[in-house]
Amino acid sequence: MNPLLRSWKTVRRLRRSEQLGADRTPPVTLRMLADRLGLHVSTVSRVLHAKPDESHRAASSATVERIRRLADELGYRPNPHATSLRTRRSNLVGVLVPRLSDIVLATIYEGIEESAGEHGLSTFVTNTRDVPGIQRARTEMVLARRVDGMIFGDAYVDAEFLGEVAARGVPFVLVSRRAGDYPSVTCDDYLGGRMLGEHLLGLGHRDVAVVAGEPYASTGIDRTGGFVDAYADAGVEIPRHRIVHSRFDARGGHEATEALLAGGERPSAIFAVNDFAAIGAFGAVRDQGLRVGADIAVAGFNDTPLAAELPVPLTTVRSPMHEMGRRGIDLLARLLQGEHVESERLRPELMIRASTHPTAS
Amino acid sequence: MNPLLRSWKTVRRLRRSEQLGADRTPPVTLRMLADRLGLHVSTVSRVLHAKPDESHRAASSATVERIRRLADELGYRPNPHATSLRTRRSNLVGVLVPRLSDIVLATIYEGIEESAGEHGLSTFVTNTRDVPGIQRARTEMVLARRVDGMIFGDAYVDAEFLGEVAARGVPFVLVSRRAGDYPSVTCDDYLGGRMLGEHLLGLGHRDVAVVAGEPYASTGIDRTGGFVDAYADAGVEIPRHRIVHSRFDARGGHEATEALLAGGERPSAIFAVNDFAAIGAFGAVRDQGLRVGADIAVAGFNDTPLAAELPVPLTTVRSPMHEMGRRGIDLLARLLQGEHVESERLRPELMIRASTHPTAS
DNA sequence: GCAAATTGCCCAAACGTTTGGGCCAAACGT
DNA sequence: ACGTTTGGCCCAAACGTTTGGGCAATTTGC
Repeated sequence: MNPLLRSWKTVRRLRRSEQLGADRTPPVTLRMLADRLGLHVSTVSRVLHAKPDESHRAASSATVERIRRLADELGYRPNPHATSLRTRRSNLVGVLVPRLSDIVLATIYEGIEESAGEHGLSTFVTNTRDVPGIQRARTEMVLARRVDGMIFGDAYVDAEFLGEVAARGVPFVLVSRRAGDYPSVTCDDYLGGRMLGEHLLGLGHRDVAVVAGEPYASTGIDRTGGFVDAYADAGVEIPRHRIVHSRFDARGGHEATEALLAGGERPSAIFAVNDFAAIGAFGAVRDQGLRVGADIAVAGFNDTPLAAELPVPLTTVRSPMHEMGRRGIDLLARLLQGEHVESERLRPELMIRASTHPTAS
Repeated sequence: MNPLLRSWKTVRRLRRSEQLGADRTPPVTLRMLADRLGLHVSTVSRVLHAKPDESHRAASSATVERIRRLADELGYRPNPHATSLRTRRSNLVGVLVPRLSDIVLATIYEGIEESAGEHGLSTFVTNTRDVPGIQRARTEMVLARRVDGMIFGDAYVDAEFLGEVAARGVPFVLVSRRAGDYPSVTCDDYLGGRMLGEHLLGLGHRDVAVVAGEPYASTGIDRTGGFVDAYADAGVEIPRHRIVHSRFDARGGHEATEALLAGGERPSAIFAVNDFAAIGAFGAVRDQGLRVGADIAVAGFNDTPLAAELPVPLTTVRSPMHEMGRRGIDLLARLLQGEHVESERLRPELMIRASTHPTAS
């Protein structure tokens, strides 16, 4: 570039930044580095960008050194908007969850964020409250932000909406819930349900009920399925009216349990497909004047940190929530590299406590 | 522009997008619209951008109509990276919280996200686990993403780090916790503590203890302060050893309560500065073979959804978490407009339940 | 009927990167 | 001594917007 022109441009830029007001330090750009070093901006870019194969071809090692030193002396941070604009890659991923105030999803998100950081990705996370209209709207919103890919923690098992997203060529993975044949990272919910079923069978419970969660979520479906199958294998058929759907929160578990306890003869054990619903079940049991553990067994799923602290500690199935989040990003990262990925199903662990087993811890 | 040149460019662009692979539909740009309509890109930009004052000067109403129609027929979405690059405004805000798996912060974040959407802002949220080093690192990270402003939900009361951030000219507001004179949206924690103190005094409790939370968080400090002052006003001095710091989770509340119960004569009531710590206190009380409510009163703070569902419903102070998040963004938005803003202190509400008052619901 | 104002649009530069392709000089091969 | 490689750097276009200025044609004012 014509050196005269260059210095004129520099003058203009300085004047401009003065007008902006004093306190907000203007971010340092490649051009500033290049100007101060008497180099071309492309040289600086190459040196600061590609480590092994490019940088030594781009400049002499002395120059490389000069550039590096100035860059971190001035605290150079590439402008991600410029980079994204140029490369058509934003290193952003959108994450949809039903609600972050559900500790399960929040913990999964912690795993997502942790792993995303390691992959150089940033995440937009938003709540959809499991409402399809909101899922659509929020998906549009994050796609408008030009994310590279998405993670859905709120998949409907019918996968209708996901089909549309896939048709648009957006890379995504599912966490927590599975749907269709899309790549997902889930807990082995079916196995977890089975384990709990076998546990209750072993304790002699024959008349049991299930607070089954929302009918559109694979988590509730699979946990219930495993539980029911465990009983079927033992020759016990759980009647239809012993299985009631519910919201996934405490209130929902409370209501569902109320319904279950309303009938004439009550079950001797209740399996709620997540811990919050189980806590709601505690409330309903209490309202009936019954005692959890002594009069009726209650079990949950997920082993959230509260489970062990409850006045009657809760028997539950530990699901690797944090790990699910981490693997979710790992899968997505590989997807973004163009690799083909397989779904993963993580192993649950049965935690036996006093809510089903009076002599347990 | 020379029409010949323009069409040649179009050809190049088409060829290029073919190479990308079939499925990923190339996003529609201003130029595509302009080319198809035989207009200049700047005209299209103006029409699609400024509503009342500009658009009618920018084009005839017929043209405006044509542009609008094609834009949403093709589903035009402005590329935010290009826009941010040009305008130096990203409409992004960074949110730091200790941990989203804490339902209090998660709920605050729901408010933040909701209100952010209404303001046309998007949020990056990240967990810092209250570790200063991580706070710094994550702050750098979101600033590198060129956010317009920040919301801290993890402020240390000493405000040292916040001072550095402020010195760099970054606009921010605090939620949940206050610090220094920086604009914040908090619950009136002091008042909440007072209300609880007066409640327990009214029930005749003279020998009380406090599970006070982390010493660096204004929430715990102010709640404890209000509580202690209520007792002081009644002529009761709470001895130093009755006040123990703790983590904010169930485990932390458990450990702190164990310590409190270890001594010779035990208090007749325990105030834990948040619900999770209170649940942990439940666990510790249970481990001592005591019954919450009957043998010892326990109160919490925040009124999380579980409080009412516990086997012994928890007396607590309702704090407007969702609203705090909303107001936080509102404040930040005004700050970004250059307005001057004042901190807000939201009103708490006492929820009396059986954990302190055996005959309550 | 002429100057002035308005309407309706176009031009071009800029935001900060990345990247394919140059170009000049020095080192190398024979 | 003379072509060829390589080292070290620069050039310029492009990504998709926004925005201060134009400029021609039409309308308005008098």
